[in-house]
Amino acid sequence: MTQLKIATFNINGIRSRLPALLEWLAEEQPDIACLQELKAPDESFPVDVLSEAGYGACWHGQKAWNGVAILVRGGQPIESRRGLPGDPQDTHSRYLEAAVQGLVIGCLYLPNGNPQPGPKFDYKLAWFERLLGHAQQLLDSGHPVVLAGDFNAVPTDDDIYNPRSWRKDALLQPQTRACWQRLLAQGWTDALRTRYPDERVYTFWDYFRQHWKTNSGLRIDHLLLSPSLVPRLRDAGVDRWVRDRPHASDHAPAWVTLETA
DNA sequence: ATGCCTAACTAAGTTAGA
Repeated sequence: MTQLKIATFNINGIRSRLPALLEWLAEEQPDIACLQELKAPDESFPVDVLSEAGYGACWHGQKAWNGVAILVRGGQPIESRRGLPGDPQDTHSRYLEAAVQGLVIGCLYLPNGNPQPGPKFDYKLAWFERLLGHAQQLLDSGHPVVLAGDFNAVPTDDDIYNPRSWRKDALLQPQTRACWQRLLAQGWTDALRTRYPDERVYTFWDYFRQHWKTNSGLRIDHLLLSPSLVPRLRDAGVDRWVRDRPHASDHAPAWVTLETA
């Protein structure tokens, strides 16, 4: 049975993490990889190196911060959208969408929102509202869609090692979680939680206080499936070994495998 | 209440991440 492996990975700097990215691509061979936090302008995107590694790409970078990309193994993503609708003033590179092998892939990097309350948290919630609007449009289109990325949202207290010291963090706020729940209520399926209904699953461990060594993680990188894809979900997981490498990103790749139609 | 650690930008100190 042929399967498609779709991954999302906040690489935290594509230039400083390029060896790690190439190692992961070679080892896990995702068919589609959504990347966040490129932290590089468009002209610095390593398109040639990735091509040599067998991946076609589309990307939307910016200087120093943010930046998203979609990689396709042995193919080329057909870019269908860059940036969410609803705010022409928004200059952050946080959303990229492409058609790949009959799927629509939305790659997103939702604002962190700290400190809260404040303008950054307001921006996070406004961005989430725009995502909700666009996500509904995608569902209405009837296409099979995967929304993958760093949502900067810890859905429940079961998605964090210990919520106590994070209570005031933007990632755990009731408003953030309410937006997440509204997304699920539209009809999206949280693939990782569906695959592991009762287990602790983390995708991020910060650099502080030996949080990786002690497995003090958060689940904030998510893959959402539109309804028609749910019966095709075969497996999901986190490539934790990537987080254990020297000079690793603070995130590990999360992935799903889908049965091909 | 804040720093812890790490990278980008830029040139030693700030900003941002989550």
